[in-house]
Amino acid sequence: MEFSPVSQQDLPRQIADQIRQAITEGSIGADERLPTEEELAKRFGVSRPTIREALKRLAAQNLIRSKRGPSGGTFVNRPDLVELGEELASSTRLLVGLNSLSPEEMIQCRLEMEQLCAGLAARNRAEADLSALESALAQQRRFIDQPEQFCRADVCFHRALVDASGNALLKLLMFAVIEGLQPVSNMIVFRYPERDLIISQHEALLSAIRAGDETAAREQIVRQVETLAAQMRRAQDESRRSRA
Amino acid sequence: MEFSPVSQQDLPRQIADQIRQAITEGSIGADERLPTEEELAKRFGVSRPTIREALKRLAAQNLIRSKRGPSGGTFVNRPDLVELGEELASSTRLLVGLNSLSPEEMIQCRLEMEQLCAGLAARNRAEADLSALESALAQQRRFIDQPEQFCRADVCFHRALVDASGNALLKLLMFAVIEGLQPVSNMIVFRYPERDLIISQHEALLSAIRAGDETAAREQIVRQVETLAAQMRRAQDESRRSRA
DNA sequence: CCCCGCTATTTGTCAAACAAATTAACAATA
DNA sequence: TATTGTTAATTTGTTTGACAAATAGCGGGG
Repeated sequence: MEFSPVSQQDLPRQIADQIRQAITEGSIGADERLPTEEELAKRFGVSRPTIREALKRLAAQNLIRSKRGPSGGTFVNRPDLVELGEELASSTRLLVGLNSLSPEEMIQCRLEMEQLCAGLAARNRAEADLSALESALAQQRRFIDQPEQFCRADVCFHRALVDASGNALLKLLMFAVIEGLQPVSNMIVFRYPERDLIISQHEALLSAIRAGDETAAREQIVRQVETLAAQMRRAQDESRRSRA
Repeated sequence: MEFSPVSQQDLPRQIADQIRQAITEGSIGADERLPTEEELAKRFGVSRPTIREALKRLAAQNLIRSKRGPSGGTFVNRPDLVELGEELASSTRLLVGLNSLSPEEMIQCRLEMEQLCAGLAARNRAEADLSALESALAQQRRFIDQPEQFCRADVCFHRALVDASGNALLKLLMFAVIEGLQPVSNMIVFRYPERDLIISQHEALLSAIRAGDETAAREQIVRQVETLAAQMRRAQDESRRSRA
């Protein structure tokens, strides 16, 4: 493992970029240990706090983790799709919070992508997928009067749908669409009592998927997302009215 | 801006999480200045290097930037969709590099999502979108004998298609699918000389979008992605054969 | 008005020291 | 022999203090 001397500008960033490059290239594999902080400081010709700042950059990107003790050190993280997905969901919420992304765009994207997932799920689903969907639906029925738990089960249902698509990259990207939209859908579930409608829509979707009926599955998604969009518009109108 | 005292475990991470939360909630707006490192150290009851380590975490996520001098300090970054997208593409390539994601899954995802984008582009495109597509296509024609530039123009064409969909979240997510697949598609462009086929496929797609013909646009995507998939299988077979 | 030098401010980096967590090795005991 | 307890060594985690680098603003001179 060879690192080149670094120039005088933003040392931690440059060091982090070099280490990141080595990881991305596979020069250091997942779960492998990097040299000690002291050794890295020697190799890069900088101080140990500078190395630590660089390592914090990498830690923030979940590329490494650290541990104390004689068998401790800094280790390369095995990339975790769920972690990356949660980061993506968080970034999406940030974009919404800072008005770089509108709720309408998110809904449109959800309408399109969830149809896609439903179609793939109807085509590809296994028995375990159906069980997961049923289980999430049962939780929704159970918690119909407890909004917080209902929301959680709702996300589980949609997550199970995405998992049933059988495509790992879609699983990742749908974090933006499902978990990223969670604050909005939570707000709606707390505000409006039509949870039985949500449940019956999910039941119809589950039936279509069980039957392998791609067209019906897609149609059910259109219905659900249109319901969600209508509720969201209603909430926005009410907010505007209470502010005028 | 209130921060609570932090417990004794992984201080920089906890501090970074609190600041990130304040940013996501909008308590600190884009381009606003955070307190000085010295002031933050006082408020959190920790040392300045610990604050610096926390800030490096936030910098790694492009949430903040720093500047020296009397009007310097730490500023909240305006979230940039392209930066987030490039990060997503990079994470996707890492997943592929470490075999957590297969090229086949990426191709499947591309087939589905690019059809979606083509459909939306046919419906939503503006004159500027058509110009961008034409321009990218002209670059591809120009560089048909220069693989590197051809690849760059190819990505520009696909990027223009995604932009023509008019949905910001899709723009973000498609970084995983277009730019994330770039090493693979570059390899194919370098290896196989059927660049004129790619160009004619892009021409047919552009015509369909100009005509607002959603069905034809989707069909063109199916053709293109199937060509890409076939070339990829060919490359894998050749690799396997040269290893046996 | 423009240019230059100086000062103050803030981040960037380094050095040194000590604390905290952890593992491995060794000793004692049953 | 197996188990438990203790100690030393190792690595990361945090603090203190000092100085360097970059920068903006202000004042003075041409």
